[in-house]
Amino acid sequence: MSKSPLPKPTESELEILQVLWQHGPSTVRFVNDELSRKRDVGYTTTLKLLQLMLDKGLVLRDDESKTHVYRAAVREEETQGLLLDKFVESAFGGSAMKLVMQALGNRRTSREELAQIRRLLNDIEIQNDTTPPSTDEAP
Amino acid sequence: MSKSPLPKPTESELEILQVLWQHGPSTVRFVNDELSRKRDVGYTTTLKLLQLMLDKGLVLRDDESKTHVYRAAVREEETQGLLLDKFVESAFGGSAMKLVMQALGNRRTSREELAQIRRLLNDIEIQNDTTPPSTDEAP
DNA sequence: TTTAATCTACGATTTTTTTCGTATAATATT
DNA sequence: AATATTATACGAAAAAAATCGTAGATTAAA
Repeated sequence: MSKSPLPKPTESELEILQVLWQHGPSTVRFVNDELSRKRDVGYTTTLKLLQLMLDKGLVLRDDESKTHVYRAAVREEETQGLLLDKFVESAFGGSAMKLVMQALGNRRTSREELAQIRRLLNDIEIQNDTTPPSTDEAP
Repeated sequence: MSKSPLPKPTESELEILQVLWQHGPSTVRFVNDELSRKRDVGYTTTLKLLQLMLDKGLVLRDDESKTHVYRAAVREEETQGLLLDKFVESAFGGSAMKLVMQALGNRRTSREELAQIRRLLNDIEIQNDTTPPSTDEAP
């Protein structure tokens, strides 16, 4: 039994994943058009990226029809979690708390969002009470 | 009046900044020893990095004595904020909320930390009530 | 004072990531 | 059918980041 050694997507690959997550399966053309809305990218650049991502297993493709259709092979939350871990580690010295405080403190957060977080906090506390402190380690 | 066009530190540079933030002004030797605790790095590699960072203005150095002493030229919170912005943008499509939810949801958070966040939320709400929706712009 | 140890400077290489040009095939247009 | 358009494949260059070796200077030790 081997867990997927999911490769961490690079900056550009992430941009592409964003597109695929948001719009679902897409052609190279579409992805490229989307990317082009933000910055300047050549068509073949996007194509190449997608091909590399295919090798890495970050995307899948349907090449039934002539124009291939790519779709994300990794789930959004999962990937974000992975990246978040790395980020917390490298930028915040491992303290997720610091990160959250920064994220909340340094930007405008709507009343609704705040409420949402409170709800989450409640859920977590309940969890904490129900499930005693566990030191998770492999057998 | 020009704000510092602070360059975004790279992954390795960040590691070094962590050391400097945590331990204060340090020699190359010390920084390298610290880095070596986690992974394998050559002395001259660290030296070179610090020199590059000096050029970029990420660190300052005191070369009074023979062995130079480097110190961070950028503040921790400031830099983290900068990186956070980029990260939220690239990994979470701009939604800081998603990030916070992930960060809180996907890891063990102590009661104390939760309380800390609640306190922060309160502060923010008070701010929100006191200061009506503002489009922040310079006068 | 010789020898050994420790530093900095710096060019150059390696690795990783991004970007692009060109060949070629398939499809659409005239 | 001939021509233009739009695709993919793929090598390879360009750019960015990280790593290292070596020379020469300075200090410490013997």
